[in-house]
Amino acid sequence: MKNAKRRVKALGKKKKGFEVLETVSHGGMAYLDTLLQRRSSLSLSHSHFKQLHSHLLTTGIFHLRPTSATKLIELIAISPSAADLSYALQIFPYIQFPSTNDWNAVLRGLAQSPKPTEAISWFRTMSRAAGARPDALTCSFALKACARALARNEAVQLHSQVVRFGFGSDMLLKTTLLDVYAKVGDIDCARKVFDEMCKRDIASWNALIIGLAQGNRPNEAIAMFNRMRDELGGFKPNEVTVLGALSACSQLGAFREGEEIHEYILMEKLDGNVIVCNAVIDMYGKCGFVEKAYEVFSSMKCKRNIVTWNTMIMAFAMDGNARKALELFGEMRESGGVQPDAVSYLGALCGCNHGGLVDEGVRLFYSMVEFGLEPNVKHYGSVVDLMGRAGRLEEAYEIINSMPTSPDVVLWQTLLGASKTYGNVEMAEIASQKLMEMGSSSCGDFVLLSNVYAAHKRWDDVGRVREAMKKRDVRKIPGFSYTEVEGVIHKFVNGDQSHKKWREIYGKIDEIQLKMRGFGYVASTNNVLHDIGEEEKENALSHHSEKLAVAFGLISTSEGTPIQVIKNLRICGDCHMVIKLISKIFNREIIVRDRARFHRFKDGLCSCKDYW
DNA sequence: ATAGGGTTAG
Repeated sequence: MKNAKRRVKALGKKKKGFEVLETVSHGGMAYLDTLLQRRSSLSLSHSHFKQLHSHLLTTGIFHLRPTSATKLIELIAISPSAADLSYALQIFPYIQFPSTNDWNAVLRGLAQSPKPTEAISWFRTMSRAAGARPDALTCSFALKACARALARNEAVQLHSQVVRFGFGSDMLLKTTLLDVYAKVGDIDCARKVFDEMCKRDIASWNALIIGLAQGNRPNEAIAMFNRMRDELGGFKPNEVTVLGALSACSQLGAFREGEEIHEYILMEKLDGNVIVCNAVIDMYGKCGFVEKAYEVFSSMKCKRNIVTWNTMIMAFAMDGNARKALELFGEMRESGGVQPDAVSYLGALCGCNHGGLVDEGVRLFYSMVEFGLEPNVKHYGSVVDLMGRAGRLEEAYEIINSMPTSPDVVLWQTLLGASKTYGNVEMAEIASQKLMEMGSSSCGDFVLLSNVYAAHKRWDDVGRVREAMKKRDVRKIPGFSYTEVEGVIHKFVNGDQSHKKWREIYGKIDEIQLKMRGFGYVASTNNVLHDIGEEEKENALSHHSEKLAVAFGLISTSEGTPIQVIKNLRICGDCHMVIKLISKIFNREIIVRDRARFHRFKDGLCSCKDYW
């Protein structure tokens, strides 16, 4: 008997589900208990459950011991397979008087499954069922399901139910609620829950900071982090807190804040955690300090993982340093003992893209398949961009057509952009046709096509595009830029007049334009829709958010200080040219991180060599 | 021994 138990344990450890089952079938209840107690370390397949179930039925254990049914359900509920879950739902009716635990076990399983909405329906079924009494755990699981299903309305409903059930003062549930609100994108509600909490713990702080960082409110995330760190008698930020704060810094390009957090990490010895180190590397990379990122990467105390390598590769790629990106890509396997994955390939491809290594990139793309990895839409995006920039439009088009999955909007936009660059009307028409079929309402798509026609003086077609635009509710993604001055992040949107010093900023732009004319500058207005006058076009361009940010940097920092700008979209041709000139005329180093990469402007030149 | 938080991506 003892031996048999030991055997079950040993097999369980080795994850030999089937052998365990055999032993149990020939044993009895004692073995069964051992098995169920060790359930989390087992890996049992769907058929194992079925066998176990029939065993329970034939031996009568199922009816004699209702706990066995419960345990079976629990066992199934923690396993990730959807088939097992549906099986759990099948046997659930056999439980005569399901306890709260039984309901919860299934709810938990569903909440963790790929279909969290089913957990929400399950919760509704439970609420209606006679004799079922939801407890705090029930609510917790259901809330988690809402978070995963991004179901805001359900979360609000659940919130009121939580209060009605009398769990309104449960600390953990409040934190869960906070987290759910943050995850479904309702940061204001999350803050409200946070502010209403009379007692807070480190988690509640973390949930809010992470929620803010991931909810596009990085400024507030950093403010909360500082408040938490400095609050008297407060909680010390831990690994998870610094991750939220670092992610916010990466988004904002807030290197001073980021550096402070790095110092805090070293002081509190949080750098033994790989994930924290990865986030630090990412932060320095995204703030434009690749060397610092590499320094951290090289001197890590803990073991690097695949994400560490990928983050570093991507940091070099973003900086346009294809050589270093590819070098690391090779090194990770040789000396790092880590096999490159799909993200590593993407990083290396991205490096080739920004470094202009067309053939190398294409080769890499095909070698990926040989390596046994399936390219996803982002790899296709990268390689189409790569070919498009090199003018290999037909090839890019063929690649899109060869995709096993259906191409998305971004791919056609990339092809359209390349067609515009090379003035290829045919390809531009194909790409726009696809975009229209997909219901594009992005202003840029129409502008590009219209510009291709305009370049060929096909004015009828230009008019046709404009008509189509009117019919559709065309939206422009608002462009914005950040820049940091004396530790304060300033945000600008296109044509912004909300900044305290906007008059000075606009005055500086006028001055810049005047000076630039002396250098023979003419605004490159061909990125603007051709339905406004030339002067208006120039104005529309001259107040792009990155220009405002640079102008603000010029008036608020001393000569010689580098200006750093983070932009959410790709930099436009005119801004690129203007900033090059500014770097020469005002003798300033200007670093712009756009959606795709870093541009370092110095002495009238850019590190991207005008290839982006 | 069942409840909350985490890193890379066109």
